[in-house]
Amino acid sequence: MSETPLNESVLNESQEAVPAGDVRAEYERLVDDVRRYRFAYYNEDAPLVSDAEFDLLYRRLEELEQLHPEIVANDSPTQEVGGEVSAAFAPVVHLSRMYSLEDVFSLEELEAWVERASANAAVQAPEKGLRWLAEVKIDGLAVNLLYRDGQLVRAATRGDGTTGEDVTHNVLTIKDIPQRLAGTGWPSEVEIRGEIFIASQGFLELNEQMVSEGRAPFANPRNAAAGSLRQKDPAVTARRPLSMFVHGIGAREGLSAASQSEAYGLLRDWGLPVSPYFKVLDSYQEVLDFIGHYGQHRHDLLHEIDGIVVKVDDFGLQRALGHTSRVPRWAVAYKYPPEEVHTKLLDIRVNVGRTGRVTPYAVMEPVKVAGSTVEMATLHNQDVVKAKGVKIGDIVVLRKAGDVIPEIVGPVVSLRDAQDPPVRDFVMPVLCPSCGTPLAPAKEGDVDIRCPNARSCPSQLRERVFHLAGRGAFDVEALGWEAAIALTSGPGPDPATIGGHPSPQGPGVLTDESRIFELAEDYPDPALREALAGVKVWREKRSRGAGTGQWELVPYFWTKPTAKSPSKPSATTEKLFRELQKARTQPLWRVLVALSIRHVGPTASRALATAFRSMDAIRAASEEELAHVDGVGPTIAASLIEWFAVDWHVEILERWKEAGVRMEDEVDENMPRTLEGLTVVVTGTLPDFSRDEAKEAIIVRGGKASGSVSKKTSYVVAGDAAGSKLDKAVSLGIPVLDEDGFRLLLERGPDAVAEPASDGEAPPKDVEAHAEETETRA
DNA sequence: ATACCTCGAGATCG
DNA sequence: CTCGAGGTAT
Repeated sequence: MSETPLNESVLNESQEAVPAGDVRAEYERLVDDVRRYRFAYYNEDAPLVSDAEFDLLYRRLEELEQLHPEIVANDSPTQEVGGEVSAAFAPVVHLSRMYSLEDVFSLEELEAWVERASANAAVQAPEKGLRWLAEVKIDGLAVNLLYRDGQLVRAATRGDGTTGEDVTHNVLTIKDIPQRLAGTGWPSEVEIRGEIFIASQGFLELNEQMVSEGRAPFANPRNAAAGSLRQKDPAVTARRPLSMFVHGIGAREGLSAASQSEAYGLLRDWGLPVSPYFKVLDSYQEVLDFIGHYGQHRHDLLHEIDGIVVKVDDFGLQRALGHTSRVPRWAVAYKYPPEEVHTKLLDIRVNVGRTGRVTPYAVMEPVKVAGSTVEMATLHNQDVVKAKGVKIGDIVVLRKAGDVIPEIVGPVVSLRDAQDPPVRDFVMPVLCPSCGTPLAPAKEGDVDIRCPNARSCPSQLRERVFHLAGRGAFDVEALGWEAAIALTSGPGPDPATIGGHPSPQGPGVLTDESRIFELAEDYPDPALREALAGVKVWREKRSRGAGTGQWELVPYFWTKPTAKSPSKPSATTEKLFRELQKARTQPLWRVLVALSIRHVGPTASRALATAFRSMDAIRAASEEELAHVDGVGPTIAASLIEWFAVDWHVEILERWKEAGVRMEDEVDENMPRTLEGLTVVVTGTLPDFSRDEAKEAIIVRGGKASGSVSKKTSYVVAGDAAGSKLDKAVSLGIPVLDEDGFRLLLERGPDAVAEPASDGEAPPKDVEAHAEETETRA
């Protein structure tokens, strides 16, 4: 079991103070062991240790937690009841980011991608021959396995690539996945990425079983696998035929493999399941053959696939090619042509979005396509409707582009004349369907038509409230679509009188988003609270399970009063209050995203937050200063200026601030200000820092992160695929650091690396190497 | 855009 | 037990 004899460590701890690091290490080991043994005991009916041994470990864990309350993890096994793992679905930050893949939808696009990658590779490392690794793209869900000292300690979903959900309790039931790595040579800490899926055969059997149990069958293997992984009770998951193939490695240290294919060999040696469907290829023609082959046999494999992944095999080249903010430059996903079906276009309706844009969307006869039943598809704008040439009543061709979003390809014109009633043209409305304001393009010549009534158009307000609560903004759980409606509109007329569909109308409790945080628990405004208690929605009365056609008004946020208890905030509402309170300390970039400023999404918001650190600073900045920020161009700058010029927008900020929303990113007081007075430019791709993270790291340590190299630049940090900025640094004699040098600079300041440029000392060793590369390229 | 899981709340039933 | 709402997956 553990290398430290248990009794001895108990003695040590009770008698003398132990250095903090040792305690933490022991604590983490204990937590891992207890969790594992307990899991084996409860969920697999196969105890790994005797009860007495387990007891001893557990008591030691409790003792440690009592002696050092500060180290108690909130997912500690002592916080759990019985075999239930309370860490289930808890957020998990991946050690290294999980990127997605760039998709290409045709062989022409693939060829263009391959040519670009080849050219880049030739520039980066001309001495290396280019080999490809092609593999099938499994239609499942991505997971990240963390092995520490060979032991599976955590499994997480992909999430947004940075933070996923803890699904360890379910992943531990999957037979394909070893709980302990076999063989030797694995890094002490390594993240293994792969795809979890249900094999085609297993899916058929599972659905037969579901049906025989009188339960609805799953729509497709992918959803069945996703649902299985989201089970709370791992015993249910254990009965689902889940499999996995691994296809990548995240955070690692000291891995001996030099290529993707070599890594697959290692992974297999460690007992991890590697797909049988991959091949190392020497030419583009072979890649085409591979694609052709699996196109022919895509339904004969063990599992469903949705394309082919092509990777540069060599790890050195992968590193040299680097990645964009979203995807690696050394891999691509080719998607097979999507299945196309026919269905009837019943209607084209319009929706008014959070920025006022009016978007037409198609309502169709429900039809199965690519594993789900589709009845709606966006049509983007007037011009797209015209370009596709569809008319209401047409039979249309429908497919799922990129596997997710349904797309209308066009009408089946030959069937048009046979339609009854006859087809008719779609006409874009002239007045806002939500508030009646005349619609117009924001600027002359814009394709998009907008509703100019931004503040009080019910549709725009509802969409903004929904958006600001979303995962990409304030992340307020318990405030979803329905709650957004309930907050921003009245109940509308009795649905029974208008065809049986609720149609919320009229003003709601919120007339704009400025007072949303005043709903929070510690902000008692009797008037607002009363208004909230009075919010009602229509609900259909039902008896014996069936609808009655009769409707009643029921409170939405408060419970229905009964004889026993008066109306009070529902559990969900209490949660909403707590969530709102919590949301007030979100980082600045999320506040920016929440404001629904046109063109200001997560990327621009992060850039702005990193550059300015506070809302006041952003507001005070000139258009030119804003446009100067890396990642913020003239369009975004103009949009920001325009937004801040509107009184009720500024009032939102003032009210939020008053309600306790933190409008600036805190500077960590404990962070050593190692970079005080230095200007650092980061160029190229660093293996373990995104561009934003690198900037962030510089700024929190008192440095200035600049986008361009000049005489004033103290250091240039050059990653892979660094370009002209590196050349300029070399020509100006500015010290150039690689990632290791950068880390050293962050930790210990300029003395640890070399003198900054102005001192004209000998440059660090790295510079020579990079300078050579630079010349090779030029 | 849809499928599927979890949870709370109210209906249903012994 | 059933339903609606919210959240996450692709």
